[in-house]
Amino acid sequence: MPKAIPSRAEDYSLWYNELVKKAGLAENSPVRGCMIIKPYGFSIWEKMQQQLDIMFKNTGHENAYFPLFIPKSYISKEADHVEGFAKECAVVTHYRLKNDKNGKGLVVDPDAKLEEELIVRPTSETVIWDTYKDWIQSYRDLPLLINQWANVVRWEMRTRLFLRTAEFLWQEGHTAHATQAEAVSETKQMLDVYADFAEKYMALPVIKGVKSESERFAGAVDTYCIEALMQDGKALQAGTSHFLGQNFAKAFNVKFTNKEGKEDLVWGTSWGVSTRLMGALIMAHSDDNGLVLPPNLAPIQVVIIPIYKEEEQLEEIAQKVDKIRNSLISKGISVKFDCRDTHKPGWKFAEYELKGVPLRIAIGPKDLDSGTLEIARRDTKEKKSYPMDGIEDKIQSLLTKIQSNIYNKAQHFKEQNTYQADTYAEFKALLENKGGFVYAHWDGTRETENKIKEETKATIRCIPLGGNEESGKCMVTGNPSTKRVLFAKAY
RNA sequence: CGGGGUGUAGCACAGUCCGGUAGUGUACCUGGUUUGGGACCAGGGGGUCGUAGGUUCGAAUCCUGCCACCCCGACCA
Repeated sequence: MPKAIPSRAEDYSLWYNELVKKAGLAENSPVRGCMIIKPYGFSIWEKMQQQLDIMFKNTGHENAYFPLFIPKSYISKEADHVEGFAKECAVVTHYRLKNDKNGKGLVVDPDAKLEEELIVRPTSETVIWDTYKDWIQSYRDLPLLINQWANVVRWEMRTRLFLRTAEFLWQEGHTAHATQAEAVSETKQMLDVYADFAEKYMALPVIKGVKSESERFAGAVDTYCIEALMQDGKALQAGTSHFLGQNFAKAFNVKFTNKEGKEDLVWGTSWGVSTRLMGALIMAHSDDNGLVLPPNLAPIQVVIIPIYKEEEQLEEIAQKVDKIRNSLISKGISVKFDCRDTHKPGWKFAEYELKGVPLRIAIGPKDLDSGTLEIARRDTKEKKSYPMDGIEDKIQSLLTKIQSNIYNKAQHFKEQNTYQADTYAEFKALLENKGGFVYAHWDGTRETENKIKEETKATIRCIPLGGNEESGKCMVTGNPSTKRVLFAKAY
């Protein structure tokens, strides 16, 4: 049997790239740093979108859409924001092409230069806050709770399918509030929504925390994040939620009249997750045989493969399958009956394994005789025969089991790869030999953080939320610290 | 963007050093036998050798620029 993808042990990063391509998720495009998301990959993203969208609406948000292009002057209105994004912006300077007189083909028409250049949005705070200025006059207009599903462009130096691409798909929530407390609570609420989504749907355990000053979003007062651990021991930031304070309100002059009749600046938040979640999903669960998808996000939850010799046999199988399929569909389970006669069963087994379909059912002559069928689990590779009667309930309970098994496995891996370091030497040794999450004391300064980053390549992933107060000494400087922070090498 | 590597059929590669009619495996098409873990036999189609120039009677092969991808850095969600 030809091996479809290299193993994780051989070359983790090659494994990832090959898996993404061979499983039909995405491929590189003719445009530098941009990917083509293929139908199977996109259908997983759609499942993520659908669920997140429900969760956003349930927390009172509405969808809207703002322009792809942002006038250059907008970007520079918030000082930190410009600094953060200026280096990676794509810029539109002209609006017309023409045929060159000297036969050089299509050229940019120099007469069609834009008065003001347009930036292809790297994120939409500026254009959205410029709009909010007109939408908000009174406390009665608040809170304003908006989300947008969009593509953004950040001109990255080094790109990788899903993990870092020049163009990526995401959602960005942008909310405006009358009080600081309300904005902070919105920021935290959305962080919880992300953590819930990651754990319940992606089967991905995450750590919630707040970023250190140097890792903060450009223009935010506080950046909250969820951090997940990948199988190679590196951390991946899976979502961020920013408390913007009044920074953008100041920059775009967004004021409202409060209940007391006084004018005040609006408080803001923004929050987002991107197609990077696809990368997290792939790297967290998959194995050397291919993808392993949590049932809650699998586009196909059950695939049924007939095994037959003659047409009549297939017909007989198809009749049985039809019944099972209909009742599964009525339970909300997605089923594919792959009765193509252009591929052999063995080929199909390997194919759906590569694509991470949680349950595979094989049904052939043996089963017709005995009234059974064979179910194979993708997560454990376990194969077992079950009576055909009442199989729908069995399938439903297996899907639930798989979902929690995948989560538990990831949770166990995270626990096994989470350490505490008390000295800098210990810290370095852990990162060198094992990777993973390392909790250690830090004195809270940017200098120490930078020194650690330079010397070990590890960064502070977050200062974890929750009451794990513990007085100690910074492992580098020995200065006092009140709590351990989370370090890791990161994507 | 700096260092290293690689671009030859859909995919994986050989051929490049030493210039002389573009190959192998797989995938694809046709026919037959097969079908409970990526089938077998026979026949067939497909490549301006990443791209743009240059050297040469002649370039996949030598020289130069550019582009893309991979690994290691810097940057980053």
